[in-house]
Amino acid sequence: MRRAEIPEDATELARFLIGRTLVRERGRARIVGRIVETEAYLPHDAAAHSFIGMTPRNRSLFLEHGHAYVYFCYGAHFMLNVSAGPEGVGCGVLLRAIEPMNGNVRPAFDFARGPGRLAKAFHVDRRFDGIDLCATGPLWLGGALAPIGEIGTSVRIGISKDAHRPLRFFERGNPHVSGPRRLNGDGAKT
DNA sequence: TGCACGATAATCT
DNA sequence: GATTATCGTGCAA
Repeated sequence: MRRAEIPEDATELARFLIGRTLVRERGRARIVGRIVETEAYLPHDAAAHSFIGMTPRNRSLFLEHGHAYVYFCYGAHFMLNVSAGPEGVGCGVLLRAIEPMNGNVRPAFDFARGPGRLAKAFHVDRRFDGIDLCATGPLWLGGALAPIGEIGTSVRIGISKDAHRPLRFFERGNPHVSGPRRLNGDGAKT
């Protein structure tokens, strides 16, 4: 996907990425999946890592939109984000769940359900921090390969500050979406 | 230099 | 549903 095609605004980008694909080239192997759940982290958002200003850890969030921000959390998991906003503005989109699209084998339903499993399933670690997801390489964003269903919204998961804002987006009814059922039901607005 | 804690997930009951 | 494994980061001292 060309950078010019994707929204710069974090909230718009989070919504836009639902249904698009993430591709991981790994030698001869290729892992492809549809993004089905995202969360937006805005500039000046107390729940965002960029809130405290630019540091060595979060500097990738300040890159031009379409770059990867990968960080390590809870001593065990990597999280993959797509940076948003123009260069110098710290905001981004956390990729929370992906529906596997690899043809032949059918991976487990929870293959990439949840941000930690997602990074693991796509073999993403800190080495991918800062790479351009709009360029050809080991990890990149592709267009939608299938029709995109209705998009639901809810509050974000696992945060304590600014926890009420509806900045989580997901494809409604998709079993590969993570999170408690109450957030994914019909009550959630489109 | 120390230390509290986090945008979780596996493993229990 | 509760517990806990596990470690880098940021801030205080």
